Amino acid sequence: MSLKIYNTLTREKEVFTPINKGYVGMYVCGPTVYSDVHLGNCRTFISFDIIYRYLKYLDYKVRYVRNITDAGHLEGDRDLGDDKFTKKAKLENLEPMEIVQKYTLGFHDVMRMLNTLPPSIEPTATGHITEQIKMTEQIITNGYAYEVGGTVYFDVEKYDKEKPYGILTNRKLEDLLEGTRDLGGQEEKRGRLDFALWIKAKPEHLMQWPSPWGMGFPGWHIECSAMSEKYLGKKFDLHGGGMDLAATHHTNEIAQNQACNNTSPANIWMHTNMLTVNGARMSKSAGNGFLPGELFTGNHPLLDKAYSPMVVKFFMLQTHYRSTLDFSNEALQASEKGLKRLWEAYEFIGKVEHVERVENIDAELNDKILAALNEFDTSMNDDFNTAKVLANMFELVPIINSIKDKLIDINTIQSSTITLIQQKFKCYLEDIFGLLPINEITNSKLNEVVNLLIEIRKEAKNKKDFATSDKIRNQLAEMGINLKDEKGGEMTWSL
RNA sequence: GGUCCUUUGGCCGAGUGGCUAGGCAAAGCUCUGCAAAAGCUUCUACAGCAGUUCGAAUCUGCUAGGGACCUCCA
Repeated sequence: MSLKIYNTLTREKEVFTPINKGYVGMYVCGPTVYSDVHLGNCRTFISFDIIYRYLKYLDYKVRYVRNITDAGHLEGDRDLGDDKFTKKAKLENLEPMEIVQKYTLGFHDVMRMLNTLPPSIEPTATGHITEQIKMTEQIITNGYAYEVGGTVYFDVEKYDKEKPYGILTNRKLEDLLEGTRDLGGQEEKRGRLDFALWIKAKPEHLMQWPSPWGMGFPGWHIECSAMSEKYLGKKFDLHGGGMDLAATHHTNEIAQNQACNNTSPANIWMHTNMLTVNGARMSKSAGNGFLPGELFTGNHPLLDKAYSPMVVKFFMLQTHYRSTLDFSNEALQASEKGLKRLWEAYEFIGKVEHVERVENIDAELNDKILAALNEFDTSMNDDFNTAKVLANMFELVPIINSIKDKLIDINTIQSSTITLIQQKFKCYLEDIFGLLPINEITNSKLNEVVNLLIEIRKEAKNKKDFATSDKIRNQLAEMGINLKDEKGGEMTWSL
């Protein structure tokens, strides 16, 4: 059973074979830190976090590189004026690096709340100006770029004569040329598809560096080419990012690497699909972006309530990463309830006591459980189908709950099967999906107090003093603590 | 205009040509002092039309919605 990954380049699922046995090099285009990341950005990083974790689960040694774009990202190829950081800085009277610092920290906070692992290397564009200049020089030397007045352009039409430029998104150059609008202010470019590798800076520009072409700053696409080569080599296994990056950013990356090194950088290109709101893509420019903070606090006009980071993550995991996912209050609510039920079953089965028996084993039930557990890996190996893994988990939830309610005798299930449920659930929920308990009770005093109240309530119930027992339960409920009478007289509670 | 993708039950969503995914909601029942959970049962959907096939949600064509990219964006 081997891992299959959908490759945008070939438009089909391919059996994954790493370049170096046992090792995986993975590059993911990270955030541009001039504003808060929204939930759509988070979706991509969550998807690749799970891919990273699963590759590690498969015992690969993974070097996961995800960049921080903190320089040179233009408003548009036509806009040769301020870069994004300078623009925002003037607006807020801050140093560009102050902006970068603020939003980088914010990004990391969000990633931590969503319990994603940090990448192996998180390089910044500003930290790799030299590498980008070197690469630009090499591309000029190889004849695929030209300088005009301090700005260096990539010659797309020349490149396309030798290698198909639109290979990633299956576009022909003629079609691209036809579709390109007539952009003003770029008469100096030779071809209308040419893009900047290096951009001349105006004197008042706050972010600029010396180069062979004068003071300037790097074009957007060159940073990923330079940094992926530096940390993963000229050829590596996986390159990922949002689907919106495929047609421009990744297409240009491939062209740059080909022009510089005569090789396409990655074997497999992976693209995560968009998070939508009312069917339209969530994006910074459209202004329909949800900020993670708004979701975690419920402070947003479209939200009825707050949702925990884990609910958001679970919500995303119920959809395949290559499908669009529509964001709505109702869908989040469904996820919240589903996750709660799943997690409670997980917590119960993790603690249940079981001993090895050989008699009275329900073979059919055992087989059913084992089949569902085996599906986990099969689903993940099929292009990381997290939704299917969760569906299989949910098939086991009624069985687990029936054991809890003594509707199923635990002794009819083999001890080894129970152990396997425990292992697989822990492995998938915590290690691969990176989910955490929603309500972690950290205050031990609170725990003691509630347990005391539970004792009093049990006594009251035994005396049929339902007035007292109901009072305890109702008053606690008002404080947000829910008591549950379990079968057999036990009581549990949750926040 | 060009290049693609997509359309699944009340809602969200997975689907390898044959075996009713799953979640949420709803209804009924069981359990229960009550409540909440939980369990069981019910709701058998694949935009439309035509075709290929013994057999199509799945493949092909056409039609109609929706969306993305082609311009900064995960």
